[in-house]
Amino acid sequence: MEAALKEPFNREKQFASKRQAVILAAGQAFRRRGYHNASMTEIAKTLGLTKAALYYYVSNKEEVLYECHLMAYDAMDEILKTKFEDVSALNKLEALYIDFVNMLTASGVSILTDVNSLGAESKTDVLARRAKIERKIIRLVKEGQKDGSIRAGDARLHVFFFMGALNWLNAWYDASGRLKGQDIAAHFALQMRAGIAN
Amino acid sequence: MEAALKEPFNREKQFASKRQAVILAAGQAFRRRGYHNASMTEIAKTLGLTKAALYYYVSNKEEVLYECHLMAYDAMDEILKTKFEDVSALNKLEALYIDFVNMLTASGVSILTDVNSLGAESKTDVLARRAKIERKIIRLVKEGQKDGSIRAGDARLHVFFFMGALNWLNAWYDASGRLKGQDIAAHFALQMRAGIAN
DNA sequence: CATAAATTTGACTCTTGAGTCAAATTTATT
DNA sequence: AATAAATTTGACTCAAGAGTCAAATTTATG
Repeated sequence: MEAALKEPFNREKQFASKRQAVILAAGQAFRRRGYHNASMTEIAKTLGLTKAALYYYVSNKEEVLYECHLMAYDAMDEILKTKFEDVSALNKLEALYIDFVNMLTASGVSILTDVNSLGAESKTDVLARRAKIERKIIRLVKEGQKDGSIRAGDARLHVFFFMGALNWLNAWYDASGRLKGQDIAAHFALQMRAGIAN
Repeated sequence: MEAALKEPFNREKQFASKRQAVILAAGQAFRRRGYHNASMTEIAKTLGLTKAALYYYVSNKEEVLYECHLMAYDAMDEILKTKFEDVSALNKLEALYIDFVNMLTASGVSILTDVNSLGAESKTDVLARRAKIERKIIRLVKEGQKDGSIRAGDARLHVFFFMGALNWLNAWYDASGRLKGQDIAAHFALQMRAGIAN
């Protein structure tokens, strides 16, 4: 009974986790070399597989890119769920920003910028996800402008500025470099905060 | 005599300026759609030409990408030549940053991120140019830390943060949008400054 | 206007990498 | 071990887009 229930469940689970591995590996490759420069064959080799095997887990390359985007936005959404009590919006924002940087430097997940290689529907989808996150952060900034913790000014520009720094992180961060993720997080959070604090 | 000297010169000049137009148009396309998504045919159409005609001006697509990168770094180098007198490093930096944003929003030149689509030599070249500029700015930040205008901390991280914001600008800035380049420049400069001011 | 140089084009070729598929291999189950 | 399901592979096909080239067209010049 136990086996009868567990086995099929594990099968799916294993399939899903292998699929995730494929997407993560692809994401790394896309980040490092760019979507079009990273071939499926190359990604497969990374995993000790053959291109054809990849297609057992995913149906096409674009789908992989799409999932990479979603993975990043899922992670960010997760972070944005954090509940705070009795803190200024600025402090909330700082805490979230630290989490963002830590996530990006530690998880292997990265924010990809190539959204134009997606088909029309996925692209719309991904842009909507991004916009939703941006809106949440903009709302938080506006809240901070009301509670007096954040300097006045176009909230969208405030956000574009420090989110840009975050996106650019992916371009230069090297996990094997001498800069530790947590140090970057602390530094970036401070600079972000100082940039908009009242 | 006048004609004999002027005409051949103008010929070259015309050729060169058409070539520049090709590179600028390509740069716009690369920025908006990505290097690999923007086809030479498409770029040609933008200019009212045929793909084959483009190859009268450039020898291959990669060369165009290379020139786009150089164009951006040339523009930045130009800005970095500015001489200042009796100002804190922080003030210098702010002035330069304003110029950077104005250049990026007004000139049609953009900082492209796809460096992996370049051949090995061009890539090295472009990275060297970028590094040189970064080093100059890092030096300026260190100077500011000495003259007391800029907060202590890893100068490289200071720079990566606000240069990231700059690079990301290319991704979202739309010349036809309601945000005017100069307003962005003023806002970004303020936020950059506040982020690192002592 | 005739001629030459500069510019542009249509109609190609060639390469690369995505995606397929039937067959082989591995893994689990009875 | 036999069988079935899951996984992987080698050897393909196919499309898209870069790059070529001889010929056509445009522009400038004596």
